[in-house]
Amino acid sequence: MNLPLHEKIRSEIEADILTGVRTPGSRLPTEHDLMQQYGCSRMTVSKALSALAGGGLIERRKRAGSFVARPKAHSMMLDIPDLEQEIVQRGQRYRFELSERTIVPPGTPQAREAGLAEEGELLMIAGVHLADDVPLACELRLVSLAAVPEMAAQPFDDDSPGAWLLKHVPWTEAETRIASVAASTGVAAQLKLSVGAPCLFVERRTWRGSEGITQVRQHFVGSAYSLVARFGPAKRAPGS
Amino acid sequence: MNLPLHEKIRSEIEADILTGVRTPGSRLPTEHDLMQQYGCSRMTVSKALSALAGGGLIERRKRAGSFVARPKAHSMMLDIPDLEQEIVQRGQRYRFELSERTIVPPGTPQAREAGLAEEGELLMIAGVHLADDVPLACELRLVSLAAVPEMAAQPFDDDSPGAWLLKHVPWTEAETRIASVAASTGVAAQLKLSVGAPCLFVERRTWRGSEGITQVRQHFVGSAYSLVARFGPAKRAPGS
DNA sequence: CAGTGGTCTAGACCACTGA
DNA sequence: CAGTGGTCTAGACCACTGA
Repeated sequence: MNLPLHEKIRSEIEADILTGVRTPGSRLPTEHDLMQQYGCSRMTVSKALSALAGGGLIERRKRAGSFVARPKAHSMMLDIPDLEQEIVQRGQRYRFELSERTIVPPGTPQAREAGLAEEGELLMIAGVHLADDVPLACELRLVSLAAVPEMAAQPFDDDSPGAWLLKHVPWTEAETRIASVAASTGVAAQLKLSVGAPCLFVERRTWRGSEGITQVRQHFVGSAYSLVARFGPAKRAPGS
Repeated sequence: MNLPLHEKIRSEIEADILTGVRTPGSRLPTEHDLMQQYGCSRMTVSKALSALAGGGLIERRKRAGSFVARPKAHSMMLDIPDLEQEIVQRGQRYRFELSERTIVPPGTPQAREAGLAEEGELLMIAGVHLADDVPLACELRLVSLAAVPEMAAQPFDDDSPGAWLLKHVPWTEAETRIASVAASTGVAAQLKLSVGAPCLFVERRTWRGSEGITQVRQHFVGSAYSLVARFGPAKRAPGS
């Protein structure tokens, strides 16, 4: 139990909230009260309360004080793991099979729809992710060559384009849409499913600043893949 | 531009990272350097750098300094909106139709699987969420009456159990699994789909502290519903 | 072993806002 | 208008760890 003091204060108040000792809407002691209670300076108390406020557990209002927050339609953390890493962790062998690779000229409706640079060529890549040589997902990806010129020279005979991008191109914003769709003829053929089989459809677009980097559409075999999202209180300090 | 100084420092460094002026792996000035550069105290610099580290944009290492982080398989924020709210925002009318409501005795395999209290009755609720009287999703929910005794007295003739729980029971942890499945006979009947039609399947369990509150399994009409997750840099200060 | 970040102090002035 | 949180200062001691 060698926690910093601000961490100790934070976790004690957190525990009070989680166990119901402090109920939603109730007022916390003021920073001044907590200073005296813990015999520390106001900065230390403030750091603890700011962390709780950042985690959504409390709300701070000037003149009024700090209050236990009422639970909301929380956002949850969705892990978007690297597919290769996930397959290897399952104890399976990963392979990416490239099936198509084309340069798309600038200004096509396709590029505009993807939200990528309108003034530059795009690289279009299609392929299948295999686990022990069984198709798990297929993807169709567009990459802005204006943003990532090095991409044009990559072979992708074994490494997936997604993994390469993750390693080499810093991105700062991303949006993912998740849906359930029936396998089209093309998807069914790639994934060796029957047409109409349920697939988890994931569409992701990433940006660096305001510049679009890539858009990818993935179809996962519905019976073999799921995503997990979690919400929990602020990370516990190690050993707590 | 009336930002606090620590916020100004943070956003300037953030901008340098996003625009590529500072590249992944490169070293930032030390806290001491930044103190002099901005003419402020170390606490102020530290606050800015801590915020960047919390957002995953930089990594701080003792003795070595602070470095621009290399992009990782970031987690994304998944909005789990209240279904009623979402339907109303689409301009449609929301209704929850209760189809079943049973008390499940303690100790059944069902309860154990749901991870709910083994020593207490569970309330089982089934129903359909309708948008303009068209089924959008069906759900099967188990609620621990040990954790939420008031639940037994609720009618749920109009309000959904999920919305009621959200309003009345603070929860602190949740886990959601998302998959794509084919509609079973029962699901197809409730959603007025053909058997085998793709459905977005969402299973969520919530806890208060270590006490299980509820488990819910929802099937969404695949063609009518999708989820969106986002990742972005730390929230911008208002007006920045 | 020296430089770096982690934490903390004991103050200060201020903006905001609800009693 | 007084109490609250937001911010900031100018120091301090310490733990860690890579040059």
